[in-house]
Amino acid sequence: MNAILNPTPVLATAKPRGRPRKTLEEREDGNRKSDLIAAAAKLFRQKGFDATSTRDIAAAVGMRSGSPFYHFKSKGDLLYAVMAEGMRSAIEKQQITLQNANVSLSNTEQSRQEPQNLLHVLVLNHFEVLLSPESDFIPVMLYEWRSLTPQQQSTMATLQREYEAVWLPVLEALFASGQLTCPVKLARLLMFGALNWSVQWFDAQKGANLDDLTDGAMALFIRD
Amino acid sequence: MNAILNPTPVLATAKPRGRPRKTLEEREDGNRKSDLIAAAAKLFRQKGFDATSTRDIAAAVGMRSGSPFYHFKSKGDLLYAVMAEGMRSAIEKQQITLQNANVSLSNTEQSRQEPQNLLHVLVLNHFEVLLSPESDFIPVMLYEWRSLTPQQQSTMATLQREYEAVWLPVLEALFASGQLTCPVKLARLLMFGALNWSVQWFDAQKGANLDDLTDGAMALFIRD
DNA sequence: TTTTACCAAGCAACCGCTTGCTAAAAATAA
DNA sequence: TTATTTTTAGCAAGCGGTTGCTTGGTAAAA
Repeated sequence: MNAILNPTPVLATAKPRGRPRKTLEEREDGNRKSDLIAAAAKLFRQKGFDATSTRDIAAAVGMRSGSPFYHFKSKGDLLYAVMAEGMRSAIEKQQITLQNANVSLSNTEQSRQEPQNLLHVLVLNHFEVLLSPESDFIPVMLYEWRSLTPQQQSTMATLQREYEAVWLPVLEALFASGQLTCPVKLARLLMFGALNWSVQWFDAQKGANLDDLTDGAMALFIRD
Repeated sequence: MNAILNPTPVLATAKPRGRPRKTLEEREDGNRKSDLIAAAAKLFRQKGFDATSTRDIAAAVGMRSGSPFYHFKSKGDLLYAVMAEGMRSAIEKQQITLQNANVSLSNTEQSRQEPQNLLHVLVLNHFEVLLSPESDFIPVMLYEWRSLTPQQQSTMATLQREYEAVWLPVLEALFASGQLTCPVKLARLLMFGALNWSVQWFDAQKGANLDDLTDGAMALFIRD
């Protein structure tokens, strides 16, 4: 055995190689996994999934190139985690918003305006989900889902249906009352298009405000 | 000079290496450049810009891996050519459609319905541009423009403004008549979002028809 | 004779991912 | 309490493959 051909490092008493590891305290309680998800989401959104290397992601959280594979078994799984987390939090936020709205609406009169107010709440919430500065999850989901495996795609589709399910009865009520004249299924597709596309042009810096956006969208879609 | 270390191929009287080249006739008049653009557009749309290799593109038109670089100096330039060609043909098609519409509209009464009919024509034409099966150019432009250089981006933005310029006076007329209640600039952003997003869900096979789509969109946006 | 439109070969850089290891923390046994 | 074992969270190195692109050449057409 030649030390040059076989440069296996010395055995039990070897000095620590490389940089010092962080202690658990410094590692802030083991949610390095969500650090990775957040960093990946940011980079995937900035540069796209294919143009982002696992080395980029590792560097963004201060790891070396191979370490992310301890937490996720592949780059694709990390993408899936980004999207699943995005949908999970979006669904959760929508449910909470809807509960609050039901409480405050049941205190007022139960007029035929209720579906309209409900849609207003849903649209505003959707803008918040899409455009709040800290969340890159949803835009990644909207634009990178080509890179998922078919199974992953179908689970994401299920989550998406869950999110959109709440909208359909509201749109049907508005269609029945004549405030919406486009067929409900098509209206849903076109409206989500209008809202989702805002991630392309909305600039959080330039002072645009989500309430005005919501009012504009409601004026475009609904007549009263 | 050793023949193994220096395997320069034989000189003047060498036999033709490799596969036979096509004659000019077979090459159908030298528009191999547009063949490359079309093949690249198709692949960029299917797999995305970063996931498409120049080898894929070469193979799609029956070339070897290095040959596309005779026609385009870089992969990025090929992407730009795809987008520029897409916008060029979209603008041309819109102008022709608009001229025909003006002729047939001037034969009927000049009522306050004219802007509405004009918008209908513009929307239908936009759906044709987006969704006609042979054109992958525009979807590529909508989803891959992150990969352009800043200069290329600003030229494309100019072309896009040219395309959208026609819409603004129409929307202003509809706003003035009360048929559109959303502020014009915001309405344009939301409407283009709704229309452009259709490339995500529209399935040409499944018999959906662009006229019905257009009627639905008009019903959603405009009241009469 | 020059130009056009390729092909064959290959280079340097980068890619996702694996392997072998280790130090610190946590769990368990004495 | 102390000693030992197991688990966790990485690091260092590198492998095989792919990438965009270049170079040197050449047959056919102009």
